[in-house]
Amino acid sequence: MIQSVERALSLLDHIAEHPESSHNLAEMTEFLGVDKSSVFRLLSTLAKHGLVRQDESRKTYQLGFGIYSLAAALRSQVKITELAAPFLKRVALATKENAHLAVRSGLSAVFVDRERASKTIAANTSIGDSEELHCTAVGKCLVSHLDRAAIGLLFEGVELTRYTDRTIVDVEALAAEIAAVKAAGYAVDAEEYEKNVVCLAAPVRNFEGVVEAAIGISGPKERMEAQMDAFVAIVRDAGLELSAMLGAR
Amino acid sequence: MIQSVERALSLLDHIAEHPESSHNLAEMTEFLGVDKSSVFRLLSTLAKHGLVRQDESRKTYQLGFGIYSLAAALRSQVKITELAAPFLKRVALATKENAHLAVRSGLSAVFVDRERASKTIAANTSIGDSEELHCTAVGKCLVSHLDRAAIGLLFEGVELTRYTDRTIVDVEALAAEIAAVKAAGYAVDAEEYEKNVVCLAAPVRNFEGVVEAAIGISGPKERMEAQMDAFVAIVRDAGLELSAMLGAR
DNA sequence: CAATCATATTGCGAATGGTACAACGCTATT
DNA sequence: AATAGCGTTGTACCATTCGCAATATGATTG
Repeated sequence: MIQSVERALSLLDHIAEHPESSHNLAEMTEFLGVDKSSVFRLLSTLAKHGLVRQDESRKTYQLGFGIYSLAAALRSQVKITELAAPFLKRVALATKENAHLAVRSGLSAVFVDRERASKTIAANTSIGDSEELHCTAVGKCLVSHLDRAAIGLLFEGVELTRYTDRTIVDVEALAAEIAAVKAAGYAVDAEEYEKNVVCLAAPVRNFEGVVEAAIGISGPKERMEAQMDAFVAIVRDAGLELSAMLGAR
Repeated sequence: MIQSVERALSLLDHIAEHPESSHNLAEMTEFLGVDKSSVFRLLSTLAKHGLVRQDESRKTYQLGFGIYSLAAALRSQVKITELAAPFLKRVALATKENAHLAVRSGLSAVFVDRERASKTIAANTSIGDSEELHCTAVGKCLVSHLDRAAIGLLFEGVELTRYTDRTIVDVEALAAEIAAVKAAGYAVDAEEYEKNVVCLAAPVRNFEGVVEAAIGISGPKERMEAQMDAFVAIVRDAGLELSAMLGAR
């Protein structure tokens, strides 16, 4: 771990996570807790590579468009999205709900692709959005290949945020739920993150049995519950077929 | 400019720009020209923040999904109108016609910004106005990333209103026209909405290749047709440059 | 199955490069 | 005009990073 790189990336994350505050040099210095000259040089270096840009009046720093270039490169290099695209389309078409593909990044589920359904009222997630693992269907899928010990290690010392009265906030209960997901081959988020929103997801496993991604849908409680059985079949089949393409048995 | 940050970001750029070669530690070391232990630590730091990830077998490094999170944050922080403003000005100045920026909302193209040219006789659209997709240049641009099936779905059961004898009212013909727009990289509305008014527009694509907006001009038939070739170049270049800022390639 | 090779990872002393401090410049505000 | 608040640049010291070498891991060979 290289300290100055660590600091530079922290600055980047800080800007990304706090769109509300105006990020001038003083504010960034306050955040990092080192001298402003160091912060200035860190930001200059980031700016040189287009990851941040300073307002023309030099007063505030914002995220830079170089990020888009990286995102475009990432998109073209990652193969799982290409593989999954037809499945997403199929799921979205069959369920008439928005379908999405997520991968895990640390303790987050990051959405890497999505397919819109025609419905006007629908859950709206964008590529790049990330959600927590413990309260989402895709999140639970993404850790469903881990054993009890690994789950414990992953969530060790992590506070599971409560979002609704159904959110699982106890690691022990979460581990049990994940075991159930593993056995069933799919996961449900029944208003555990947002009231009136129900999600359904299935894991995508590679040849090693490791969950590489999760494919899921989400929508209003009534629509989802009314056809739950049919939807489970659709989503789980998509996950299984996609897994098969990655060599899973 | 801080050396280690500089090096870390160079590694990131290198991975992004060379999808073909397999980026193992040796290759990255060769590229940077410093000791492999340093490269290892730089990559580890990048990996900790999700900007790169190492293949499960630890052999190769790829771009990480944390990039998507940054891209999502950037997208939510940047308003397209701010970005587009200088381009609108440039286009209006170069063509001496009114320039406007439109985004799609359902089956409408909504004008979100405009730049007036000096001409007294000119098409007059205001911010907030909306026009139909099938009979306007910006409208055709805004759906030019969709494939034939999506076009069909979008206009399914929709009556395409005839405004002039040149208005395209057949979905089949419209789909062909949109395919032509996609290929050409710009769209023309030759009196398809209003007699004697010609419009010209180019799509603005993001890093996903999705058309987020359209930039266009409109004016009286004679002025527009007299300089059509030059105008096409001006508008299309503006669209391409703006797209590049959003990470399109 | 041992041996060898190729690769990634870790420990550690040396010195480079980053940091803090201070000085400077710029703009706005009184 | 003076002051204050910010960003930017110069510099010397010393913490951090670097390169070297040792170790670990895993693949390939005879």
